Amino acid sequence: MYTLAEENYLKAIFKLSQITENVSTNQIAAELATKASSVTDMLRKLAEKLLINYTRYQGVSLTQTGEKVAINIIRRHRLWEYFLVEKLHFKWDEVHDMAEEMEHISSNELIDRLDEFMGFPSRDPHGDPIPDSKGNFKKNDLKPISVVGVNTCGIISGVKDHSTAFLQYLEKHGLIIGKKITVKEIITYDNAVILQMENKDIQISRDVAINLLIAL
Amino acid sequence: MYTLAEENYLKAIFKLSQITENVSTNQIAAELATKASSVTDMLRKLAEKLLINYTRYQGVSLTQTGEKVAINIIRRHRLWEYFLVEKLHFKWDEVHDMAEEMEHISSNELIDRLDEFMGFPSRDPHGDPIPDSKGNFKKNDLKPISVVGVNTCGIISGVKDHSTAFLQYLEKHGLIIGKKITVKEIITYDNAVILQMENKDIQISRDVAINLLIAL
DNA sequence: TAATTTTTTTAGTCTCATCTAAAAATACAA
DNA sequence: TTGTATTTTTAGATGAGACTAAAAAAATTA
Ligand SMILES: [Mn+2]
Ligand SMILES: [Mn+2]
Ligand SMILES: [Mn+2]
Ligand SMILES: [Mn+2]
Repeated sequence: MYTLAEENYLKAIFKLSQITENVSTNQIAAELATKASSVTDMLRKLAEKLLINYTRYQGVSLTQTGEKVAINIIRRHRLWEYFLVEKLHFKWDEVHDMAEEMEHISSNELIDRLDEFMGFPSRDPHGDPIPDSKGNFKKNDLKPISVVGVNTCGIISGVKDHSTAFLQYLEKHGLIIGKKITVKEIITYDNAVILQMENKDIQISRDVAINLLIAL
Repeated sequence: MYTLAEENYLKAIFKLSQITENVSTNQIAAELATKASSVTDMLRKLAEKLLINYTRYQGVSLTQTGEKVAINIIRRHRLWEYFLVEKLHFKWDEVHDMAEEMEHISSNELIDRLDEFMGFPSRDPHGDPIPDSKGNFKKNDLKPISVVGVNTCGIISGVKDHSTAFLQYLEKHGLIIGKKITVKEIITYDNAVILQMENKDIQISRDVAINLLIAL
């Protein structure tokens, strides 16, 4: 239906749309590690196909069709990640790149059966919500640890940074999804945060606190 | 590692090599539903990469590397087909096209884990042997019904034609893998074959007899 | 063996997705 | 508001993989 490149652009635009209303050429270029001129080319093609709203120099937004396609790709990505972790026992930091390939397998019947096979999971291994077959999914109501106050109690439920390095860091320190933590202290000097988890204190930097999400 | 097109060419050449020693440009073109001139272009590239032995006008054969790559793609294809049938409950005539896409997912770690997850199956849903992670697999010792004599007894174990139409025909008439059949009579006029299966007589045409394989 | 047919290769185009370099539009600051 | 910096688009090129048409080689037939 859509080419690999088109799907990747739609996914990138969707992701960036969560942060800013109108997405700029340069933002997309950065997200996809490509050049602005290449982006402009593709934007014309996507606009032609009515997948995005685009007037030159004005940035882009997804049309309803474009958004539907993007959400479907995200659904596939997250379901495959869930499969890789839950059924094939990969670690959560190992699955993203494989899912980047698998998300482009085109059959929706396949993805619906996979969903059923796994019991319709609602979140992927990184805590991100999995859209259902109609494209509905709850927006994440999770908060970065960096924005909550001292004595806040919550459950580790997601990450903002999906890099292998960050996921491995969390794993190593036992900061994994499902664990209950309490914010004990915020160091005023460097905004480091001291957490209590299972009666142990763990200090994390501000960078980590920004990227680690909890459910209150 | 290799492009989609390269992988598909290697797979096609491997398949054709089972029948003829040296594979011709036209044979490959027919197999891949493309033009001879396109094949020639690709053959030069594959020879360049030392995946095939090629001198112009002389046809091609796979190098050891080329064969290894081809067998690996076949392994992936058949394991995914097995997964689709055994885990996601697709029918045997529905899985080929999906597997054509899935076989290009590049991770070997993934495919090895999938293999383990399914208990190291030895044959795919169509009775074709699945190469192990080292590329070893038994050659099919199955015989088309068309070549065995009257009173031969055997178990339906594979198909030569993998088309949806043929698989659906077999399904409809209960001629599925694992069933025990006996050749009752071969009609001299048109080489149709009358089989006995579970105390019922079934007549199949010569075309069907050629494409339906049994283990003796 | 010579003529004809078939197969294969070459030459030249096309589309898709990328790039660099240069031009145009927009944003920001003095 | 005018000049500079930044962003975005255009122009032109490239490589992969496909195509058509024509040339060359090989195979077949007379
Ligand atoms: Mn991911
Ligand atoms: Mn994820
Ligand atoms: Mn198949
Ligand atoms: Mn098969």
